[in-house]
Amino acid sequence: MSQHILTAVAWPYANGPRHIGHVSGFGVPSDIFSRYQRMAGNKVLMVSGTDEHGTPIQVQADREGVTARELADRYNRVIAEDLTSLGLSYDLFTRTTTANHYSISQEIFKGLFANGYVFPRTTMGAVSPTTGRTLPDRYIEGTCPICGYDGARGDQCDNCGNQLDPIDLINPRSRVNGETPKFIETEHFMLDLPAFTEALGSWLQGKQGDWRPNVLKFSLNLLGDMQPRAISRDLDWGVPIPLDGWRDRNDKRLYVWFDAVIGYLSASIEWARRSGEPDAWRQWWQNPDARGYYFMGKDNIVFHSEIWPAMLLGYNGEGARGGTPGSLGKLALPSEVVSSEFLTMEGRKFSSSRQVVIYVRDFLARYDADALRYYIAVAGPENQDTDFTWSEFVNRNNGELVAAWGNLVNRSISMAAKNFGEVPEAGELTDADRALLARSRAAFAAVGAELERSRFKNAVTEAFEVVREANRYLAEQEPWKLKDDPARVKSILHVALQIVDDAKTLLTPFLPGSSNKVYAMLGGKGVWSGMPEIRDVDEDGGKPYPVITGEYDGAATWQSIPVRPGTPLAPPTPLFPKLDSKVVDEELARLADGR
RNA sequence: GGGGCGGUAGCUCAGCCGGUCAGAGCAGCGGACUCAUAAUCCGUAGGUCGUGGGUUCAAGUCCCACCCGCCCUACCA
Repeated sequence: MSQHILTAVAWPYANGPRHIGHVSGFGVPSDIFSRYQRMAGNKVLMVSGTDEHGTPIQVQADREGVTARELADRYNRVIAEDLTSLGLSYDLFTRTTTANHYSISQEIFKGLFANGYVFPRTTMGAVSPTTGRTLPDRYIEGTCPICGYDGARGDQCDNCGNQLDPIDLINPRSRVNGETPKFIETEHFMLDLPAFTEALGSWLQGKQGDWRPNVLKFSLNLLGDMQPRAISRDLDWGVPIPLDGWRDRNDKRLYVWFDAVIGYLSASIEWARRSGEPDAWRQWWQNPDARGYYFMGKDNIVFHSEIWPAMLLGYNGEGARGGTPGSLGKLALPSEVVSSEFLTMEGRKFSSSRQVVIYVRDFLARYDADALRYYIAVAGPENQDTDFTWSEFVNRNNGELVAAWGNLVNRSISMAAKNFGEVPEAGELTDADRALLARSRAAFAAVGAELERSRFKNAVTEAFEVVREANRYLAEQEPWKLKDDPARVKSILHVALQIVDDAKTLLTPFLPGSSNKVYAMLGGKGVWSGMPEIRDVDEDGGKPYPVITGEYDGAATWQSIPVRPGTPLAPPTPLFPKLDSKVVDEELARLADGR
């Protein structure tokens, strides 16, 4: 039975290139999941984009003497290239600065407003006296009123650890330009989160036993103290507020987090329009059988398990104040929130500013995308923070990808090509033959079950067991010693090639690039598992921008496909390059240099 | 300060509701083999499961306290 699966992937903030910690949290896991779901016959819509509004981008743009839009343009393209080169199979990776996104964000705001879940409130806030823009707490520093430390941030003192209110700082100053912030009364719109406490509570209770327990526990706990949350800022970079008297104001915009989470919906709608069926998105958002899986790092849980669901409930008219659905109709809440822990780097936190960082593009300039994907799948931060080390990377690559899987492909195809030049016919099968074939077929259900639960580590380990079994099988059968029994050699190699073919299918979600190679080596025609590409598109004659998209309806399906005897085989070339152990030292030196 | 998560063999990590859970993969040691990118296969692991208490017939597995690390704490996104 084919199901509609929405894979909603966290939106990277467009203030720099992505590092491998970012893609280990939201990128690779969401792609493994989506590729599997497509192979299993489901209709996947995988969407994301760059998140481009907000103060940090404005500040960085000012610093560089460019406009916020120019900075966002630059990093939107850089990030799209990072994600494409990793083979992440987005149906649409767009951005938050499109006219479509503006209009959908405004529609959600209006729906919430009409149902009474958004209200204005005058608050005290810091702004820059020269620009009039909101100055977020952490852009303010001064002397801590508690311990007297001079470098305290507006939200917290790094010295004594106390939480602060910026208005209490002694000699407050802006970290952007050193000026003294002005504390003014300013009117903002608030999202009435307390009105959703009950609705969110019963929704979350229904996820018991389904979600990862840490996400659920964390989310339920937050319900105890829901407060209204501001959804607008004093800023000119963002989505205008769609109400009379506000629409044309140049100093008020929707707060970036509010428009960013709406991206999942607006990107789905943009995808549908580009696909020529403008209403197609409704299959993923309004069909009761559809499921929505959201992928993110642990720092983003609250937005996906609390705030975005609250926004959807409010738009649907399902909070404490009731109401009616907005013009788009009722929208579905997340089915599952899949969050990752953090990847650290040689024992330290990733930090671009402190040069503790490995950028995706630098990594992929020197190593295979599948090597990184494999590392993240097998040793990534799925259940707890995990540490990336170069020596572990080299070990995994050489010991598992090259020595176990690459070698199995190589030895099997090599023997068959050398002796027969084609996939040989199997004769009568022995118990050992049948046992291995059965083991491999059974793996589809086992690995699939793990993937459906987003247990990627278990899944890839299970798939690799088949590879190890096959190497064991060849060692036991010793076809190279059976020169006087060609019929038996044919059977053994037939079985071995069948397992190679099965394993390439099982590994496709994790290692799509190399599985495509194995598919071709075994005589497969056309595309096995599609890869993403960047296309420049425009919107109503507007400025072109890059999106990631692709055709992913390849031949790949989640089942054992019999190899065809007689298929010509050429001597194989190695699937993965073996890495010299010197790269560990080279990379560590690079880190020390800050290169 | 409050909340959440984690601290398991040299390394990176699995261990859901308590009772073959003390594990896997690397690395190490010994052996076999040669089809294959010196790859593969077999054998070999005595780690007080962060510390100290408690519950239980039985606790990495539940409870409490403490130590360490990470995340959130709603004006970073």
